[in-house]
Formats: sequence, structure tokens, C-alpha cells
Amino acid sequence: MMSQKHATTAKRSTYRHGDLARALLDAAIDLARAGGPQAVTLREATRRAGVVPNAAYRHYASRNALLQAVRSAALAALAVAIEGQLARLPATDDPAALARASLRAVGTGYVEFACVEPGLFRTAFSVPDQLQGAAVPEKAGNTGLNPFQLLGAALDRFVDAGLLQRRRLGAEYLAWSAVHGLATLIIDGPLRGLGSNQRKLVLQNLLDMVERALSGPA
Amino acid sequence: MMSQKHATTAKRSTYRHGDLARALLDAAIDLARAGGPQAVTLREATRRAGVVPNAAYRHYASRNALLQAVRSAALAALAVAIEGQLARLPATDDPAALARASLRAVGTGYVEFACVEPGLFRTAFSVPDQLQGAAVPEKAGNTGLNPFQLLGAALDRFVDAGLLQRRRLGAEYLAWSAVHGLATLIIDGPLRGLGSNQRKLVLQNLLDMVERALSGPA
DNA sequence: TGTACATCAGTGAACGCGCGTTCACTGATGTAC
DNA sequence: TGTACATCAGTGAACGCGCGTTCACTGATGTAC
Repeated sequence: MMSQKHATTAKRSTYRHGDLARALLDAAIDLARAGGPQAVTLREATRRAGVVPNAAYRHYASRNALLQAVRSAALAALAVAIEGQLARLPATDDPAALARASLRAVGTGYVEFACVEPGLFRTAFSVPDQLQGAAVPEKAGNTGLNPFQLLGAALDRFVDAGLLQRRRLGAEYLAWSAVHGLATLIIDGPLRGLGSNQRKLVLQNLLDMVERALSGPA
Repeated sequence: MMSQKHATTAKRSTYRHGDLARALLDAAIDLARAGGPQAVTLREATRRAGVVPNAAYRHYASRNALLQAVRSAALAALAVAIEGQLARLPATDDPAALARASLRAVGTGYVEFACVEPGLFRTAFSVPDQLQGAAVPEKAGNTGLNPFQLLGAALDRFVDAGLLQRRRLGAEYLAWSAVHGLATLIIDGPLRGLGSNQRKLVLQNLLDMVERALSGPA
């Protein structure tokens, strides 16, 4: 019995993996997590899945197809991180306060994800989408919105609260640029050495700046 | 005579290159310009210099040494672009106006360089310096200041003009994050598709935001 | 001014590496009868 | 319930590629006499 089970397990590990597509994707995500998009390799992914290199071609058309799947997963993880920050917002019936807090939550989730998962963050933005991008569910978090859409939803609250007259074209670009730039400079750039406390301070100042820019005189 | 000259030229091209270090660096810069840091390769650089691959080791200890030289050159080119924007500022004796215009010039030079030379821009920030970084002259422009120092100088003018009480720690990080983020999103990210006009509009809005954040109530 | 020689910049050949991708195959699984 | 068979997921071997880097070499250049 025991040996039978072992035999079965051994068989499964050689032939008929079970869910190789998923196993390869998981391995590839780990590779991206540790080493960024460069580290996503068919050979290493198959190695980790305990399978011969060309077995991957049953499930992915090419190395690039696998990488794109990882990118979608990374964007989805970013969306989940942002949603996590939004979810912990205290309830309030002041729509202006909610709007401001939502925007800060989006920015905080964004930068914190970049700090905690720099490899995935880099992968998410490595071979990027077109402007509008495909709003496919693979890139979305639990709410079904991708990171850009989550930012847009936060800005909508500004309009709803009367803090913004109209959704200025490019309002999201301002917010996004500021937050994305900070994230990039922290993980890849000259702000790498910043301590956690200083990082939080800079982030707060940055969010102040964005908030003032959005709700101030325009 | 003519043939003599040809013979001499031919000799020089086989043995004794002349200034192979410089030729390799120039070739490598072209590679980075066209394909980013990934494209900087000893073999291709030597190929372009008309020389055998290992000849590079007379002048650079490794592929990485060459890449670092390219990075310094890319940062210097960025500094020159910023200096170009600063140089075309109209003369004024209003220090506040000068301060604001200087900051905008720095931001404009930064983003325009990223748009015009995306490969060099990506290379400049690919394997980045420590926080303070070595302020070595290789990375500087004509004024002897590197990009970060040029930004700092612009902020100093804010203090001098009385627009900023103190040089807030992290004030440069706000400005830098905003500008760097926009540059990144335009060349690598979801804002790639933006037309030149829209790009300028977003940049102006972004610079407004930064300016207000710096000179506004702190 | 002419010759002997040391220097050292570039040559030529080769190494080992990991990669993506292709081919013909094999044998476990699930289905049709 | 049992058997024949088609499917197709994974195997095994191999390819060509470009890369960084090493070695022993060679011969043009500039210097010392």
C-alpha cells in the first residue's frame, strides 16, 4: 500500500504531471520574484517543476508567453496589495475624507508592494501594456480591477466628493507618475539605501503633494 | 603615396588601433542608445571597433567595467541635456521667477532626455548608484554637476528666493520622483503611446504640481 | 643617425556556459464498444 | 465489467546561438645606447 502510493507518486512525477501549466507559472513567478523578468527562464522553470525543458511547450508557446503570464500575475498581485490598503480604511461618512484616504491607500499599497516585492514590481512594468492596456481579469485583483483602474476609482471619489470639478485628463498620470517614480527610485535607483522610516516620511510628503495638487486650485 | 597611406591605415586597423578604449566606449554607448543596458556586449563592441573580442581586456577589466563606463556617460549626457534647458532661460532679476523657471528647466530636460534617448536613460538608471553616489566628474555635464546636483542647485534657488524656508529633507525626492516617474511611464510604461502634445501637457501639469508643493504651505 | 631590444596592444584559437527551440519517440490515461 | 484503441502529456537527444573569459602568441612601436 505504502509502496503502491510511493510508486503512484513517482509515476505522476515522471509522466502526467497533473497541472504542469500552473506549476510552471508558479515556478516562473518565484523566479521573477527573486530576479526580475530576466530571471524568468523556460529551462529553470521546467527544472523546478521537475520536468524536461521542452515539456513547457505543451502549455506555453514560447518563453515570452510564459513571461507575459508572469507579468499578468505580478500586476494582479499589485492590485491585491492596493486592495489590501483600501480594505483597512476606517469607515467614514465624509466623502471628502474618504476620497483623500482612498488615494493615499492606493499610493501606499503601490509603493509598499514595490518595496516588498521588487522583482515582481519590475516584472510587472518590464514589457508594458499599451496605454489603455487590456483590462483582462488576469491582471486584476479581487475586486476585478487592475492597478490603474483602482487609481481611477480613487480619483472618481474626488469628483464625487466635489473636491475635483472634472476628471482632468492626466490627473491620474500626475498621481501615478509621482508614486511610480518614488517606487522606482527606491528599488532600482538612488534612493535604494533609504531606511524604512525615511521612506515612509518621503511617501507621506509625496502623497501630500499629490493630494494638494488634485484638490487644490486648478 | 596614396597606397602608402592606405597601407598605414590598414596597419593601424589591425595592430595598434589608436584609441581603442575610446572606440569601445563609443560603440558601447551606441549599443546602449539602441538597446539599453542589455545590449551592451563586449563582443558586439569589439566587433564594431574592428577588433578581436579579447582585445577589450587591455582596456576594460570586464564587461561590467565597460557597462559602468557607459552608465557614467549616460548620466553625463542627461546632465548636459538639463544644462541645455537651464542655459536657454531668459535672464531675469526676479529670484523667485528664476527659481521656478530653473526647476521647470531641470524637469523638462530630464523628461525630454528620457524621450529622446530612452536607451541611454534606461542605462543610466539600470545598476544605480548608492544614495549619495560618487559625485565623480564622469557623470557630470559641462558645469561639473551630475543630474541630482543640478536638481539640488535648482532647489537652492527656491531657498535663496525665500520661496522655501528650509531645504526640507526629501524636497528633492518629491521633485525627482514625480519627474522620474513620468519619464519612466512614458518610455517603458503605460504612457508610451502618448503623443508629443499630450506629453507636454502632462509634463506641464506635473511641473505645476511640484512647483506648488515646493513653494506652497509646507 | 643607426641599431638592439623591451614593451605591450592586438591576434588566434579555444573553453564552458545556459539559453530557446526542434524532432521523433513513448507510454499512461480515458473513452468507445 | 472487460478489452482495444486513440489521444496527447511528457521524454530523450540534439541543434545552433552568442556570450564572457582564458591562454599563449606576435609583431609594431618607442627607447636606450
